[in-house]
Amino acid sequence: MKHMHKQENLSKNQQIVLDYIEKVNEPIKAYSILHNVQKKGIKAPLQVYRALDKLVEIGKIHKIESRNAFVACKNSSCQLSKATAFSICESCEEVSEISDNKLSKYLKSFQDKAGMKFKKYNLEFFGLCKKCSIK
Amino acid sequence: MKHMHKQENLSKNQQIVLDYIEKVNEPIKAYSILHNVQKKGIKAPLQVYRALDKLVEIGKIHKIESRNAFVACKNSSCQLSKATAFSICESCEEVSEISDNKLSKYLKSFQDKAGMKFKKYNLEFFGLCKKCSIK
DNA sequence: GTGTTAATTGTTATAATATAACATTGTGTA
DNA sequence: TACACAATGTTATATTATAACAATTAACAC
Ligand SMILES: [Zn+2]
Ligand SMILES: [Zn+2]
Ligand SMILES: [Zn+2]
Ligand SMILES: [Zn+2]
Repeated sequence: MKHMHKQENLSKNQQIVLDYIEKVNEPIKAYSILHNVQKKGIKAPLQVYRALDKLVEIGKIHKIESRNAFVACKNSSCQLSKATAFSICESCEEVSEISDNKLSKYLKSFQDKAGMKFKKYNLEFFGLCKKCSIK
Repeated sequence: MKHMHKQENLSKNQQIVLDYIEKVNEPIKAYSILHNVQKKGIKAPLQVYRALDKLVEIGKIHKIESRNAFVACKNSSCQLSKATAFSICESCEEVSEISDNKLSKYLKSFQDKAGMKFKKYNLEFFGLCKKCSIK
């Protein structure tokens, strides 16, 4: 067990940012996070972006690429798999993480024609949520 | 033929931007497009972004969300379907559009548990292309 | 303890991406 | 002609993200 420099626990800033993202429980943007954690001592965008990078890397949060927003993971397996899927309502912007074994199994085993080796994927579905469909 | 305000042809700026994107034949960023079409008379970012919006809307190009880049469509059916999938090499950044009937059929018919009505999706796979795997 | 390494933080400045607002011009059709 | 709508031109600004560098902290080996 030599040079095992892999941290078990989150650092101070990482924990502050994660706590806030988990509290709001919906996709949130980096600068909005910044404004809301300034009372905790985080002053600069880079402090937020660095925490976000780490949290994404370890699977605690995900980036909704089409929205430039970040959301807490609801799916324990993401910390390992890096396989993410979301449904996004184009009307109310509600986002939910899809957890579907069949879907993830299918996509993890997908082979493209060019013989590429996939390590991860991100899938975003767009449409209307139930509430917005009725209106 | 009444009130048929749906244009058949691209406008001048839209055509300039599309021509350039098709010529480079790889994902390219908005400001890079701007620099390269200034000789054609396009001077401001907004002129590029407006053309890009339209071209994405009609399926002539796609946005690679994780890269903030735009690429010409290689798949005639995208003008209708809005169902896109890409493979992205994390080493050389090569991007190719996946055209796989089984995959698109599977995803188009996917139903999430919340009963959302999907109109489109975007899927991005990440990994190493054949060339970069060898190295 | 000391020394070593990597991770994290703090800070200022700047780069890169994208949109707001408003006036004007072009295009198809009644 | 007049109308509706799409597209353009222009300036300014908003939003998202990173570069560069110095300082501090945490984990481990010896
Ligand atoms: Zn997750
Ligand atoms: Zn909705
Ligand atoms: Zn396409
Ligand atoms: Zn490659």
